[in-house]
Amino acid sequence: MQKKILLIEDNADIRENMAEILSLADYQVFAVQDGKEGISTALKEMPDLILCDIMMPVLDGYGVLHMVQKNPVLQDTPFIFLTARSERNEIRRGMELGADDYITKPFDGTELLSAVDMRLRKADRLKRPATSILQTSDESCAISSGKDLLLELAGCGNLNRYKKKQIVYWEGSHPTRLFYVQKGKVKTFKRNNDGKEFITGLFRDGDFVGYTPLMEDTMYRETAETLEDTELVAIPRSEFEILLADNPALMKRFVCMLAQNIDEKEEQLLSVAYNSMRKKVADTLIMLCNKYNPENNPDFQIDLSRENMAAIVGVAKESLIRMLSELKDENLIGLQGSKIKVLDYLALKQMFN
Amino acid sequence: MQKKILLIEDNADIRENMAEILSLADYQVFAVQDGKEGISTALKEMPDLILCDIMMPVLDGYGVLHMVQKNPVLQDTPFIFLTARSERNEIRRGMELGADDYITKPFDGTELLSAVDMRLRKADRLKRPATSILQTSDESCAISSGKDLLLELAGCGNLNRYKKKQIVYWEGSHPTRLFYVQKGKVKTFKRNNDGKEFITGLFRDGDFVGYTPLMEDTMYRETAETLEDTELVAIPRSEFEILLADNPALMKRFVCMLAQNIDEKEEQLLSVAYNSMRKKVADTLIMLCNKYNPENNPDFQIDLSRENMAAIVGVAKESLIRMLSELKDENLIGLQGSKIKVLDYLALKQMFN
DNA sequence: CGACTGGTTGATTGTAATCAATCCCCGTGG
DNA sequence: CCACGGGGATTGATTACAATCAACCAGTCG
Repeated sequence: MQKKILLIEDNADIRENMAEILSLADYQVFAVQDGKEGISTALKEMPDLILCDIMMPVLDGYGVLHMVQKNPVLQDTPFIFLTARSERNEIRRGMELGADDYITKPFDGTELLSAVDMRLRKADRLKRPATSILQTSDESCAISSGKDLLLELAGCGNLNRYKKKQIVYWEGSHPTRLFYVQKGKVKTFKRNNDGKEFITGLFRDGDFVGYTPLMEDTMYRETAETLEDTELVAIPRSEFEILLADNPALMKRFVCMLAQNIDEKEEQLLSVAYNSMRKKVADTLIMLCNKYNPENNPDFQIDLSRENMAAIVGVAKESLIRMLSELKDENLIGLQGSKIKVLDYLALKQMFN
Repeated sequence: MQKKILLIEDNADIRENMAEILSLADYQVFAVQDGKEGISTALKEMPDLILCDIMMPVLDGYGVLHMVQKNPVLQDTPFIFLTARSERNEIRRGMELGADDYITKPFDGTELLSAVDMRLRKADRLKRPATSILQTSDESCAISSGKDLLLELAGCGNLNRYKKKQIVYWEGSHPTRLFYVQKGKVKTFKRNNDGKEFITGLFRDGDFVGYTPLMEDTMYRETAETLEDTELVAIPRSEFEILLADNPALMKRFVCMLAQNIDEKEEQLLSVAYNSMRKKVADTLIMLCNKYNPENNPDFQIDLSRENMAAIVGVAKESLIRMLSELKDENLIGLQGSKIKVLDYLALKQMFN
């Protein structure tokens, strides 16, 4: 929605110039030339933000700010004042009266816009809580309604049994089916030049595997292998395509899966690139918990070989092991044989570099 | 009730002096000496206000502010930063990042106390339950048209001009438009815990920016900023959605873009995780050539700051620079000023770890 | 029993991050 | 015109961290 900005400034040149910049940035601007008019316009229009000069005839900026603060319906409106570049004291006085930011004149368009934008964002955030609740409930609705469709889709293929460590498909081959995990675990991975393996995806019962190349109509870009004895439903490509074409809701589901996948990968990129091993390991533990123990069962243990876990984190197996024992010493996790139990979820989650 | 104040300042004298003043004014002060400690104390104590120096080792003030803003439980805590008297730029940068006020050093006790007091009062006021939550979310300006190709889609928004280094959208905000680059360059990036930037996408004329969150109906997961003066076409969300729904071919195009995106990100993950810096830099040079010089013009030069290029590779700026000069010594690339010319494309492409 | 797989620990090494200083180019204002 | 300041780019010195190599241990399967 277009935001309303009230601009109070006595100098006509400056006023028009600013109004123009703000209009170009797609704000709805109400420009007035003195404090009194400012207050009345504010009450009438309920702007989302007020820009106000300090030095003005009739009612100066401090006066305007004071009145705004006193009025319950205006007092949470972000208030930015305008001042001559050098006047440090003016600035301090304004801030101490409760302004949210200031712009110095002669001003720079970018400065103006970023200051305005930031204060609007801050104000928005404070208004938000109710909205976010709506959104989450909304989202979960969409998921549950889509779920039936997915199950239906899963019903129309034939079941295949795979033993532990069996290859489901190879990188470079062309997809002829979509897979649905009925039971078990599957990983997808790529190898780099010198053969080191990096796990790009982990799948459990209820997940679809191998849809990306189907949607984009290319070959597999990674290899898929079972992590334990697994049952997969194989849905013929043709069938999948027919369903997808006839069924916008199903399409929507898969599009969301793709998009979410991108988000996850980006997050992971950031982490792999810059975070300490300690944090990466902690993040991975959290990810594994969320994936395999969403219902938060306190007895849950992560069951994944060190090798595979290292290939998820993107570090050497030995380094991972060392980090795990460090975390054990700090009582953040427990190690039972090769299984891992998360003891302090929060500490892991808030770990930093 | 006594208010809690978190003070983050590396200089011991200043820190103790400020802590004393604040204690005398009956605040409960938690004084720490660096950004990391600051964040952990903040999470533990949930202060009512944060005072934070900008120039600090390890994690600077901007980094702290960034983390605070990202954390939902801390983001509404008033944040005042401390800076040397003269540094106007520092102040502006801090305010634009969302600080609430600043104190200049050497500071004056009254100034400190009134700034603190004002921000606490403002915050208190905002904590009261919001009165009018019911924001009208209807921005449906249904303009249906028979256009069905990407370029025509691009034709139906309005043109905006952006200067170099301007933000197009912020991580965490909600998308209202799809952007199409008419002219110029845009990057999208995320920051990790300690504020290091990682570039997740580079866009040039002819590219669409910001479609992922639109397709999955969620907020932006990264920030977009222009790399040079840029013209963007902004297509209203409603319009995009209508077109997408009516037009399977358009949908298919965007789905392919998503899927390709995943492939690229996976490839990058593998590379960031295991390849030597040498290879990562070579790969990035190749990528930049393919992106900005697809027609293989021999005079082409890569024009990108070292800072940004390092944020693509995912390494420190200095390391990148060293590697570039190594490559120059081997005559694989040429450096003219800050521009880079690829001299031996094949050798770079076939580089090994 | 012996071969094998997966887990663990220690010692060493190489690479890249960090910190600090300097340089260079450019625009600006006296 | 020149001094100045700011933003990049660069170089050097030092440090921290994780990869690697090597050895050893503990099950377990045939």
